[in-house]
Amino acid sequence: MENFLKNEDNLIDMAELFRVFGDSTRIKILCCLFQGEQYVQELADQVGASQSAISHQLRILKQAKLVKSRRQGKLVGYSLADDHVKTILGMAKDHLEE
Amino acid sequence: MENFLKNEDNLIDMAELFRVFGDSTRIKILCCLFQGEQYVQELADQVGASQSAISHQLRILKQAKLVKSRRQGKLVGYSLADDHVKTILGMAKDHLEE
DNA sequence: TGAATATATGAACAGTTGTTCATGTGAAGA
DNA sequence: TCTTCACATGAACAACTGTTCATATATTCA
Repeated sequence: MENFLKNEDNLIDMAELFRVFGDSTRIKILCCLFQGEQYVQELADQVGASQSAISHQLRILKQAKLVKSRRQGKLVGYSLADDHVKTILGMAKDHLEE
Repeated sequence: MENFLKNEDNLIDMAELFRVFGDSTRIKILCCLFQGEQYVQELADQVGASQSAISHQLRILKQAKLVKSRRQGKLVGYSLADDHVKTILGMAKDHLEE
């Protein structure tokens, strides 16, 4: 780990990853996806943001490889890319609760 | 956990916490502190930023309860507030390495 | 093909963030 | 007390971010 962090590029990637988590709309989206795959409009309804806003944010989450998408006819379903997301949020929760 | 995230305030606090991690200067500072307590000027030298910049960032890290400080005469030593920091960075590393 | 629906995307704008520069504060020594 | 050193802080500014609005793309169905 100490070694990993000696590389400047790794530090920048890491900061970039955290920046993705650093927005409550995106956190809400991720939380919704804990339930499993969801369509864009479902996410918009649950999160309480416009379709456009959600779509923009999903793009960012996807670029960060935190979610993946799958077209289903007219709809596009999004789901968590792996289970690191849950672990990372869990750690943050622990910190906040102390 | 799902319950924790149903509270809007918790989501916002969480996003705020991640935003603190979302800057490479601050990540560098945290990494330096893995070695143990460091003075401000030491951090500035290692990170390669001005004393003022470091001082501003330390304030943000302190507000987020990620670091604590201790005056030692003219100097002020900073150290990690707890070991969640290491765990959180570790999770991020795992995600990036996949 | 044409209309309707679901999602994506670009431009623009307000709000936020990180740095620098100048200056303030607090402690140690002459 | 006066100076010096270490650090903190406020103002200002450029760069970045998230939303909205308008519009484009893609798919289905008549």
